[in-house]
Amino acid sequence: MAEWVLHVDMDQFIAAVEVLRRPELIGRPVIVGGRGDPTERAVVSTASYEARAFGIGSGMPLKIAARKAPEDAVFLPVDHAAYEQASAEVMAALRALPGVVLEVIGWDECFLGTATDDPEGVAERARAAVLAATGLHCSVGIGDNKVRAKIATEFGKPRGVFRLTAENWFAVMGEKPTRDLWGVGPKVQKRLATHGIHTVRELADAEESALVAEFGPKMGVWYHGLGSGRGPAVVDATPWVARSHSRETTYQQNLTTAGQVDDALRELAGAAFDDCAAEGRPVMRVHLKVRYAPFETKTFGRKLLAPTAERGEVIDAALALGATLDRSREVRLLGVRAEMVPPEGAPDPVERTPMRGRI
DNA sequence: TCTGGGGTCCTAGGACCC
DNA sequence: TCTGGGGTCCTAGGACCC
Repeated sequence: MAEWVLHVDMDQFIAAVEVLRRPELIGRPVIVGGRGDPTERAVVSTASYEARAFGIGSGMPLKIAARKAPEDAVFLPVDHAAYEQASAEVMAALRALPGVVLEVIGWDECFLGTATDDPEGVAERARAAVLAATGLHCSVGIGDNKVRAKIATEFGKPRGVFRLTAENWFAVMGEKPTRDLWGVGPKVQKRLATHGIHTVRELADAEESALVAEFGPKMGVWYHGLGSGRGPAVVDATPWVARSHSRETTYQQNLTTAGQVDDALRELAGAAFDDCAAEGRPVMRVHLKVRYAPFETKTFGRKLLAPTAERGEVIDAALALGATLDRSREVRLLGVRAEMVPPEGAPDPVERTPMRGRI
């Protein structure tokens, strides 16, 4: 029997959870984001397929979405607890399938590793199990590694299954833009284009040395392999361990005084520390993120702490970093990230694959 | 026209040490 | 006037994903 990687991805997950508990919304454009108030500074988390038909999509400012939305559209606030609950039910249903190893990679997606001669059969059983347990629909990508399985899912959506392997990789993906590859964003797409690389096949055919010169020893090799659909194939059920926690807030009114900024930093740093403490993990570093008005984001700095900093020390470190902010500018967003001491037995960083966390 | 909040990992370059 | 090479630690910033 052959080893397969299946990628399970929920269809319009957040919107589907909301519609499931409000059957009267079936068939209506549903937009979930922020506090559900389209006049506020916030973005769309998920839009239902009905809303997508009007050009509304994830990441779009709610104000823009409101302009595009028809009269009967519904704006709803984000309800993390509800999605976490639904996510846990989905994962439990999949974990109960016979002969599968499950690796969670997000709220609404996971990899399944399985040995079978009928991967489509496993995929359909996975879809049926999720639907029966939760009433939610999903799509499944089948691959001979994680990269191909993940990309395959897009061709299966919605409510479908698609297989992508070394055999059909170039037939399916060869002429697609590099941006369609998982891990290639707009910046990398542009840098590739300066080397005359526009399509997946051109990436596969490129000189690896040229990519290493452009992107460095790890990412250069990684991108080159991505062109051929190469990637890791091991599905790892080890529970994910967070390396850091952060709290950030976009303020409806920009912060203008040092006092406002300090109050915000105390609150955010305290909350970030508490998230780490809830796991019993000591905090090691503090990072600051600031977005000045109108829209310039900076990762501001970081400060090394003793590896067992107290709550007050973490807050003081954040305040010290905050003191170096440009006081002449208004602040739209502040974020404090608390980096934790790695747990015993954590994998050595150099042994991790470059895209771990994304894969 | 207005752009969230939560994460991970990589690279470049300076400081410092031997 | 010409100023090594390698390693580690740290900061700063960039890119991407859900």
